[in-house]
Amino acid sequence: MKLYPEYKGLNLPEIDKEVMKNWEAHQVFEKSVDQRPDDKRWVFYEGPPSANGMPGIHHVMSRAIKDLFCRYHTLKGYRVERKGGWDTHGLPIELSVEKELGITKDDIGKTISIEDYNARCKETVMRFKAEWDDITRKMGYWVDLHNPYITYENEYIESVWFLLEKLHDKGLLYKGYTIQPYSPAAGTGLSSHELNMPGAYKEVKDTTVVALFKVTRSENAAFLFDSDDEDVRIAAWTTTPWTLPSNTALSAGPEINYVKIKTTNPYTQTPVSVVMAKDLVSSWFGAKNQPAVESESSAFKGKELKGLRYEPLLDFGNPIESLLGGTDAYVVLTGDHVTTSDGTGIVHTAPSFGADDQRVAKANGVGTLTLVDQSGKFKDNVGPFSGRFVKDYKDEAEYAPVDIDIAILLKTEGKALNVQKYEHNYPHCWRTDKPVLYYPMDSWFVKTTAVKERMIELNKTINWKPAHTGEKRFGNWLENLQDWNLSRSRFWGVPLPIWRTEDGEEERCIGSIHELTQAIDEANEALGIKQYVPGDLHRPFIDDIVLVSSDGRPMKRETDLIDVWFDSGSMPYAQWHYPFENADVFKKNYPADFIAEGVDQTRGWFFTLHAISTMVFDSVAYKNVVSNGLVLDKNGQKMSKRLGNAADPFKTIEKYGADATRWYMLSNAQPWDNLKFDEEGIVESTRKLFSTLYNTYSFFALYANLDAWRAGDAQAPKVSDRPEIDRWILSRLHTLISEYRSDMDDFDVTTSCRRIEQFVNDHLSNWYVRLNRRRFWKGELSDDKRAAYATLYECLLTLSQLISPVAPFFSDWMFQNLTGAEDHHKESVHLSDLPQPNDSFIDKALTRRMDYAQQISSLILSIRKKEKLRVRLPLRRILLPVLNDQFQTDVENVKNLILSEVNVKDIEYITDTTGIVSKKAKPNFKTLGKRLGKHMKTAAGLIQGMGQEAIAAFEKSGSFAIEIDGENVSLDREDIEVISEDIPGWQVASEDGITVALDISLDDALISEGLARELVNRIQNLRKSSGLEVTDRISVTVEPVEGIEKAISGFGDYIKTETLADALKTGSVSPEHKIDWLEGEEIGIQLN
RNA sequence: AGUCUCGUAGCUCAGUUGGUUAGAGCGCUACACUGAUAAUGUAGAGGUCGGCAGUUCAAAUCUGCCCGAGACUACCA
Repeated sequence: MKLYPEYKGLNLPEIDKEVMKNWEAHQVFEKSVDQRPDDKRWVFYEGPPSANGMPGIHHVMSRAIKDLFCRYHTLKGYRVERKGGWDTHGLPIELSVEKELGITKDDIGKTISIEDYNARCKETVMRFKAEWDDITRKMGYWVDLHNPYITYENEYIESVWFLLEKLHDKGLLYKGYTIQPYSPAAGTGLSSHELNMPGAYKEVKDTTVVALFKVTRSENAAFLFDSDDEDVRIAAWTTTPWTLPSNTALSAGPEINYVKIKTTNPYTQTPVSVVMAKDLVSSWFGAKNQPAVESESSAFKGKELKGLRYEPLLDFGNPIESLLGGTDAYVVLTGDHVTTSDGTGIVHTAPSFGADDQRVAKANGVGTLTLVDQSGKFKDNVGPFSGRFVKDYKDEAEYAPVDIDIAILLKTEGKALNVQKYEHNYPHCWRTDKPVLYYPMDSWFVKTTAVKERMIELNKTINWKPAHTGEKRFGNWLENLQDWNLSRSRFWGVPLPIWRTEDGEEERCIGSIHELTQAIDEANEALGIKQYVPGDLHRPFIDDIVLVSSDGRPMKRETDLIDVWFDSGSMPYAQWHYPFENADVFKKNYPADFIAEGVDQTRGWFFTLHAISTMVFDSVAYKNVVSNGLVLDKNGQKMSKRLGNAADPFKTIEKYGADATRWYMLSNAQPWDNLKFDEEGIVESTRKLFSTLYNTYSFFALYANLDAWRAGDAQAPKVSDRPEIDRWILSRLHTLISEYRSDMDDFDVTTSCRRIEQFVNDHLSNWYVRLNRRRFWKGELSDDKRAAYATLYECLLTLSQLISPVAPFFSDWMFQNLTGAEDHHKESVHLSDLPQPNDSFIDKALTRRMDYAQQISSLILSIRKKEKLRVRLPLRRILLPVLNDQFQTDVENVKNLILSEVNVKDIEYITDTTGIVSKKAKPNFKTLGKRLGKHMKTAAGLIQGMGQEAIAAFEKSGSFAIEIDGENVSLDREDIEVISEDIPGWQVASEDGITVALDISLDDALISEGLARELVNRIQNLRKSSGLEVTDRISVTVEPVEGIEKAISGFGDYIKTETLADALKTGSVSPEHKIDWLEGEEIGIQLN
């Protein structure tokens, strides 16, 4: 039986399936968690995905990141539990249900009951759960899907209520009347998170109007009037003409300079005087198609305009609505929000439809007009515009923009100075794509501003990857924090557990089912009704519950739901149903050591976790956070179903395997940079890493099986007794382990991956294995061979561990192959312990020596190439100028490697190089630059111009004097580097200060040996092509072309040993056995 | 509009505290090597380090402005 399985080829997708079977059969994931101690935890929080859409390739990216750091810490011995979760509430689900049922928000509660509607939502939300579970398995993401937290479950909701009650108790929950972004099409207010969804702000072309507000004569307005009948008007620009009927004030900047322009109204051709900011006059006057400035008054400050009265612009006889008691209207105010960057320096103020407007109106006792209803239509008291949608909210076939009709009316009445189209950014509802209105709404808020400073402070203790996302992006967001608008006027979500009396005087926040039960009992008794705690805490059941106030009045629930982001931000507590159950479990798992999501979650989940944790527990919720960038297509375009450039994660994994996909995604670029996803890159990862490792393993397995060599071989020499090259690769390996650990501890997986690739390709495969091949296949199981096996085995086994976080399948496959024959083998690499670097194996001098060997070999090969001397042709000697003793000692240690690599007989050192080697002097800019400053250039010229004698003298004395600006400067050894450049009369190559020469003279012996090697090569090729086993013995007949007789007589034994030939003779060979020989000739070789 | 990140070879990316011939891999061309080979070696082509100015003896690296990309923030009417 073979100790190490051998394979016909590498098939990564097949390996995935095999390994997955093993994991499931032996419950490897569960064991990998359970075998680690309870008191050494590394806590991970899973950001819950929503299963109402298909998983995309970007999910593979973010989940690969989560998975790999969890696996890495598991390997390090931590207990890393990963409780899965599902995000189940929210507007996207409601909207998709509305769409399927062909209903709108208005129909809910009318044509369909809330109960049926919510039942439908609950059904829809897990629609793609099977696909999600499937991709989770196939990509190798280890997460506990058997006991996930689900945000719609009563237990989860109860925990959320607990948190809300805490906030309520701390006075951090309040009801306010504010101007909120509102989507008439979706029928709901939008949170700032939603407004910040990608693509919410769109470039739109709107009709803009500079409206003219007629100033009423009064004592303090007198300075504006040159005569009694002068028509003085204040110009205000707006991009939302539909708000003009609701205008109740104008705002000016107190310190801005204004002027009055006499001109002619361009639409009515009547004389008019226009007031606007001085700096903006040129924007509206004087150019082509603009009215001319007939005269300009001297400038006056905005504060002089304060308190002036004007006539309503469009008066439909509506009474002014009170705002905090204020009912004043049609008055000029001043405010700092007014600027002169565009418009006229006067802001049209409609307090119902703008946050700034409302603020300044409130402060000045000005009332408001709300002439638009919640469906986005004018109310029926707006004259000719009554009942019309202010924007095209219903996709009406013949929608006529009301803005244009308002503009026309203003033009004809002489109330417009300018009407034009204007392109600007305006927020849109992220689901309906319709423009948002700013609308006065009753809302519940979380007073996050009250804990702003603490949140900033705590944020500084969080380790963000990359750092700037935390410091800048998240930090700036916290600096400008607004209160969190918590209310959602929807149906499918966590109900706000607040009951109020009708007048709002008394309110009660319920924090648990137990508390609700008591409150219901009280109410039942006081009000003489019969009601029970509903079995489902959702609407509509909870809506029916009536509680009782302290003075015996009924209290009804506030009908709002809460923002779904509060749901997911509650997961550290609610996933355990804390504090009602699992208080101990919660304590052990809070806060998290690690979370990871896309950078788009900065203001989403990252924020809500942080906010709730700060407010309720005065702690961070997570200590380390990795935020990854977007996954774009290979041209850097955003992936979208519409463009058809979205990569299908199922197909990708099916074709290339999960490991190559994961490895590519993480090694190609830092995860926080955007990834330009290109399948070619996966192919490259497969070739560079997985194929190479596979080949290296296959090589090992082939010979280890032949020799029946077992891992743990007690007779293998100690590392310190192994050959130089074994100690070298082990030194490299342990350096790699050490660097790997520090990179991974710093969450820098990309650097880790790249280091591993370099080790596998450059050091292990292309140097160690290549140079050591014959040690593995030649002769009996000697000590040297044992050393080679043990060394290569350790490299492969360690690599299987190092790559296992990123490539969980292939690594396990290789690990199983390597350890399957061991008596106490582990069921998986994921149950093993990550090795510690052994410092005694790390030898810097050895690394340096090997670098010399590689460099010298490379130089010799380039000379051979230039001289057209095949490597099989042995050459006599290498000449190597030695500039210091250390160099010679180093090279001497690796001499045999060099000689066999380049097929040369000997190295000769030239120690007294004077007169033989021509040299060059190089200035050391680093040391000299600081000392010489601006004389550096002159000095550099002098040093580079040093002749051979000057260099020789410098080498002897160690100092070189130059004269700069009449001053003598003495340079020493550290200032000038001497390198060898050429050896006149020899074939040389030189690089980085090392020069080598090659003796290319030949004699008969060398030529014969070269031919013998050629012959070995041809015979080996024939063996392989004729399908002989590596152990089969043969006899050979060779056609005696020129030189062959001599080669066989001189090197017959060598040829026979190399090719496992019992007999070797010359003789005639039939034509079908002819093969290519040197320089276009042919030779006949026959094997028997 | 503001803030942040970024711009290096055809492509994907490295490039330490500024130091003088700017690197790697892929791809391309040619020639080799190969009893692990969808691998490898050697050589070649390919760069005004986004642009302009400045600081400095010295700038891919530091500063300013501009151009371009992306993300975030924003109802400045």
